Amino acid sequence: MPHFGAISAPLSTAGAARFQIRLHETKENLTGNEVRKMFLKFFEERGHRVVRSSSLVPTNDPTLLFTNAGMNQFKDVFLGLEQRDYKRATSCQKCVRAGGKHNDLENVGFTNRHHTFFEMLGNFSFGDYFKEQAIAYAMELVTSTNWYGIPLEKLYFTVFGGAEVSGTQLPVDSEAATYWEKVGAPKDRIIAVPGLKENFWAMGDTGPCGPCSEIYYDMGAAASDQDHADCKFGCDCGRYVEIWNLVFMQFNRLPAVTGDASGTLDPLPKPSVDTGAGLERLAAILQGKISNFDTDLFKPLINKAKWLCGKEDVEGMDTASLASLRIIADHSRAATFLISDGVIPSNEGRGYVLRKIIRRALVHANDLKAPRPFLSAMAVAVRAQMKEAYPELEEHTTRVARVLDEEEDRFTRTVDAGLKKLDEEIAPLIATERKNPAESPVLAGDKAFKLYDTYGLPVDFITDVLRDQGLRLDMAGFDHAMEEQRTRAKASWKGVHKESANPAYAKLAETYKTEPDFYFGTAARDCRIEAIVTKQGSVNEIKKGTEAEIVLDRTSIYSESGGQVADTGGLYDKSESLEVAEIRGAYYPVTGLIAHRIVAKEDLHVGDRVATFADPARRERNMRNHTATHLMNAALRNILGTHVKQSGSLVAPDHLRFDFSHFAAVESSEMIEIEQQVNEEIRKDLEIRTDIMNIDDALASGALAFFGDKYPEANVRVVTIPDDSSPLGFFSKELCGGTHVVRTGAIGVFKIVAEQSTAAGVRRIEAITGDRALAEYQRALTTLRAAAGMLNASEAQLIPALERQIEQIKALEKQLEGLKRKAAGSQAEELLDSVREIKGTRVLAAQVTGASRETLREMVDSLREKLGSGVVVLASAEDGKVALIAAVTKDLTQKLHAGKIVQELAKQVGGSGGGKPDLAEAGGKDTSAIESALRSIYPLLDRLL
RNA sequence: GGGCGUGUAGCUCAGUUGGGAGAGCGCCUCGUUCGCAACGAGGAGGCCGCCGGUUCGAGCCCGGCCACGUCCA
Repeated sequence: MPHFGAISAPLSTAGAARFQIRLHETKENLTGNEVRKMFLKFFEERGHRVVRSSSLVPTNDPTLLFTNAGMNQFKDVFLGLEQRDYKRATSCQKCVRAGGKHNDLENVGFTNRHHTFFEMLGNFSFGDYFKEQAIAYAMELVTSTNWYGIPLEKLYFTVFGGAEVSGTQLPVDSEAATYWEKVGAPKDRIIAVPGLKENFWAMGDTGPCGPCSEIYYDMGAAASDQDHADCKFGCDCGRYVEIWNLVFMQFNRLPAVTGDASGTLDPLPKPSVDTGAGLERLAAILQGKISNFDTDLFKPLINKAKWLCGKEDVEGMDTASLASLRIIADHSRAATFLISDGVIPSNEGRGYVLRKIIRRALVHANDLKAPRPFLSAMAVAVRAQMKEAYPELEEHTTRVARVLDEEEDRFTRTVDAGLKKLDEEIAPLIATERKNPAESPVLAGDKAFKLYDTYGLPVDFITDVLRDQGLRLDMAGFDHAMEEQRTRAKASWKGVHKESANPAYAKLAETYKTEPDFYFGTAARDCRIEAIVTKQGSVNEIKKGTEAEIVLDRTSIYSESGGQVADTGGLYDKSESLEVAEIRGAYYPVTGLIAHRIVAKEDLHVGDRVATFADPARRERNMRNHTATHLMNAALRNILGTHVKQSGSLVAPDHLRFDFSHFAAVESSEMIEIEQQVNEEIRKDLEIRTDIMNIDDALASGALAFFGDKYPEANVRVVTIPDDSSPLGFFSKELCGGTHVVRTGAIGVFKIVAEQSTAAGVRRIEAITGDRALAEYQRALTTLRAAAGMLNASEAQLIPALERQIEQIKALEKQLEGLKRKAAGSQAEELLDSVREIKGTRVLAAQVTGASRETLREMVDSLREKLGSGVVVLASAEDGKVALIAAVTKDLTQKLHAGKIVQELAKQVGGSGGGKPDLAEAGGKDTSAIESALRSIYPLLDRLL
């Protein structure tokens, strides 16, 4: 990790002074909020729909960690998979780039323009206007004195300079160049950049792609990180800054056909436009600042951090502290927004990235001696700054503070434990340094890595402590250990392979689609067998007794989806009197196509007319549990908060399981409240409504979506449980393809049976309903009655009666222990009579009856004490085994070892043993040899003494 | 998904080739005090995470599982 040294160039004292220089005079000094508003207003006036920023957690895209561009939410529109009622849109999108492919985390704070959280302004054309119009808009907004009014002489324009794409040689985008010239760009300021890296954009290996065109701004020599006095455009020293990227989606790249090395490039019938301009950069330019951190978007945050840390003097601030302030400002924004969008710190995925951001901010807060709690105080400043544009921030105020404080506490605990370990690690190093002060000892890289890897101690803390102690860290060794960790993780990842659907289905899906009839009942008549698939692939017929999968044109068998398990049932002939196959389940091998897992009871052929019957009792149970799941989801959000988001679900006939994001265990009082609320809705016997609508309208109406699921673009199914007494007019509304009861009353009763954690920040609740819940109550009550009966108590008195019993048992146990001790004591007294002397040492060897190891130990203890000086050996038979114990008084342990003695004796009873010099135990199997073994102690000691 | 680490009294933790479950803080009772803090004396409180194996004997060794922490992906 590059440390503060890396920032010396851009943040030198001379550099700090330069921040005050105004780069140019604009018409007015626009605030960041005004820059954002003006952008949206410009495009709104030109027929664009102003679309709200989507969540930082991408909805339908599991490949993407966080939303990182304005076009993310329009991806399906560009792909033609989704229709909207507008063709022009504009947005200001919140974005995070940290972790994953675009990772700016390490750079933040040390440069002028890297952020983990930033806002991207953009305008979009979905098959409407194209290059000419997009370029004209961009030029007008940027240069017109009615708008941003940036002087033309500060700007450069790049266009795609040609390259080979999938085997096709694409020429220079002279079209774009012409349009720039037409709107006033000087010819010598239009630069063609060849290659795919800078000015060609693609959504993926296939799909839409096309050339880009970018606007650059010349910040002047003062902005050069390398103190260039007179470098030309194209220099990457920081002087020339990209402010707006226009993407022209012009082609559709098709998948490579087998045998052909590359896919082909087809022109899109309706070319589209996607643009992106970083708000922070625009604000910096319009406010005449070189660094984004000097704009009014960051200044209030930096000042707040400074104020919190009691560091008012800007002048005397060193470069490291400046960088820390910038990092804190940036990370506070990222953390506040991520938590508001439902991300919770954890040890994997998105949550882990958030944790890293928070902890990195805390490391720098620590450098500045920040007070605690720190980040929740910063979140207040973030909210004040951003709530106008993102009103949702205010909804989550208390939760954001709570999550941040909790994570801060957790981090403190981790660091404290880590520092303790570090002290243990460096103690010997300090000792050697004392002996030989000339050389400074080195902490081995692998040891430091272990502190970081296992105990989570940040490297900065390690280096700080070492520096204070005059020690060095073996950084190369540390990096090496880190590299090994990476390769291990990567190697294990390769083992995962995605099971792809039987290729037969992909082909079928082009021709057929299964009509889902399961919403209307459990029977579907006059269905046609469209395909039969076995392990060998698609076949025309199967014999009786064969296991196979079949595809029908319609079916009443619910197919596993959205957590609800599949129906089981039977496949009947046309007359519905003969069961021709058992249906064991059904699933979607590809979208829209249902495969039934069957075992044939008769011969089956493609084209046969059949009927499907689902098991009605099983279906009924599934429906109850599914509707109950919706009720519980709503109740969880009502009681725990709207941060509760479904992260998994199982709807089975015998129970339901629901995973959701929540930062703590659900308390029993909350659990009771949840049960009560759900059961109340059940008793209201509400009629459930299902509507088909497009996804936008559904989400706009407040329907919840499960992000792990993929929803169709247009006709989504919305399941509503209405409730007039609820402020929203409904109790629950969710996007859902499952089957539900007609009225909530059918659920009967809802009971939670388990609550646990599945991962950090994720809780799991299991519950039962209807007949299953009744059975559970009956079983529990039967047990309770039986228990009460055994104690001769009423059910209400069961607990106090049990408490009394336990108390009594304890008292008796204690009494018994006392008696045993007494008995052992008196037995010991008698044994004292059998003491013999061997060469002046007193020896006591005896067999004790009915003594456990515990009592043997106690006896041997008291005997040793009474003897004053000598050897005690006791033996006893217990459960057919021999227990031996030997004790030697302290004054004799130099000459005699109890362990050795007991070992000798144990051999004779078919066992072994050992122990400490003063006390040893052994065991054996031959109880008949106890006597002789005990007698052998005397000659043995005679030898040893 | 993979690696490393940790689960012992209410809390923080110690427990050394496998052989008597401990400390500090907290809690209760008594004493001292007008009372509190402090102090003194006594006491309660443990399936040593769970399951299996090795062993005469496992908190300790081996295997599996669970929970938590942490890093990598």
